[in-house]
Amino acid sequence: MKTPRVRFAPSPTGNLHIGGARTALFNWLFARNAGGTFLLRIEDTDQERSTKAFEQSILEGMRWLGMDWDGELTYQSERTGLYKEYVQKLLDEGRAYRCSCTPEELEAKRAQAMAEGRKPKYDGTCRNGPVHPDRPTAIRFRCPTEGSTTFHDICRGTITFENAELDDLIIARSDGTPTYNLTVVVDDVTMEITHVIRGDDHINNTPRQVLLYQALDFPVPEFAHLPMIHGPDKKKLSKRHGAVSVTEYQKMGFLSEAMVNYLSRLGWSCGDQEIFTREELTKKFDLASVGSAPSIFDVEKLSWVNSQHLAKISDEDLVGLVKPFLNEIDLDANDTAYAARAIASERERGRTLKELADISAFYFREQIEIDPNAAKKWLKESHREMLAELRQRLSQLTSFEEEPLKELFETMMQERDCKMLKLAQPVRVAMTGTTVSPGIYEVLAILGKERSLARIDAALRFSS
RNA sequence: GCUCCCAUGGUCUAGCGGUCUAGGACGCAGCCCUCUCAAGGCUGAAACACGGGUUCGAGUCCCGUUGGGAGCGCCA
Repeated sequence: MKTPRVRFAPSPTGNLHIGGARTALFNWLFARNAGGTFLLRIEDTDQERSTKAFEQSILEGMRWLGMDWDGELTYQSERTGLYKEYVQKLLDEGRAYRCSCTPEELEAKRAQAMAEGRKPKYDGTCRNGPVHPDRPTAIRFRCPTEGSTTFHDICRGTITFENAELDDLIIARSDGTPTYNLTVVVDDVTMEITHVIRGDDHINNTPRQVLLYQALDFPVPEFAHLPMIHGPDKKKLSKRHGAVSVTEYQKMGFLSEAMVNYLSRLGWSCGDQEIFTREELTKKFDLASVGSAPSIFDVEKLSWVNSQHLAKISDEDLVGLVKPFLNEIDLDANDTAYAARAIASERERGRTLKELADISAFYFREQIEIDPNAAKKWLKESHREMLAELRQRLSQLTSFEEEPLKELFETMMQERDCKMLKLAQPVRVAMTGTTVSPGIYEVLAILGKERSLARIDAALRFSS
């Protein structure tokens, strides 16, 4: 096999979404696995909808996911001359012809064909020359009407279309600009792409493109059509399924590596392995073992994968990762040592960076808010009396570390013949405002004596 | 409507003719651990869409049916 040269070719008409990211990822993994080349091409021929902002956003998504590309970006908008050359060539050789039908006429014919239960193909009105030569003309590729077109797909084997099912597609608009099917072919050939890896929504375009390759006397590349990613309703993933752009997942606190890991497992697997580092993926990825059935995007599993990657991060690195999310809720984590300890104590309890920030927030607030329901249950009169005594004892403690705290609690429980639950919960509510937190000794030790005592005081004053 | 693609538990998947009384993972339920919640450990419920072939033998091959998806633009 030739050294692979692949490309990801987004059109800058939206952000990098989950499906696009997966397509990009499989291209990237395939290239990196084989020591090949991964190129990026911006398909910006739709002047109406393409923006620089979307382009930047897509590149940002690529960088976040760690998919580096080789060489410079290719812009279709800068290659119109090239496309025109090939359109002219097809025209000169009689493989293409001018068509004067208007979009309105075409639309009407399509509607009628659909209504009559026929496939809405172009009827060939201008095949023998434009019927209205005075009008501006688009250019159509002359498709064979007989025979069939076959191509090989790495994921699915051989796929065949009857040429009679195809029609004469427009390769250049009446304003002279080229259209998608022509530009992809010209670009993929001139960029020397060896493997075209894309979503399987392109399978239907492929025979037309193969015909163009042949008409232009170009070698046909290998194809690999990836199964779609659907929403829970099994429909193509879209906005109404919630977050679809990868940056939204970044904002939700997912790790780049977890995202890559999860996405890679949609349509691909490697034995029973679930958790992969980026490096492992590039080593183990194999296009031939990509399946062909569509899959459903499942945030639950993504969250689990994320938690698995989170677990591998050191306490020190984790602070840096969580910090922006604390800042997001107006908390600062400038005391890095304190923050590291605080976040480490919660690390098993949060599946995303954002969750981690949220549940660690009580460590960083000047004053915590006490949940009325928690207070109702755990700050009753008897609890307050106990808290007051505990406060008294704590104030005399010289070392506020876990061991001495534990001894203190045990002594008190013994003396009062009281269960841990009844002592720990009121303290927990006082420290965190809720009934859920890391171990109570740990929480006290991290907060430290001063803050702990102040919070007990606040809890004793609390009335709902 | 037509064409193409797809079909293993709710979800991601293993399985490439016998080792499948179908394996793993997420999620779910229960139990253990336990100061709460997690994490962790154990256990459990849960699938080869259906019908025909081929074969000594089919989740695995072929054909239908059904169901789902995608495409059918002077969008990409």
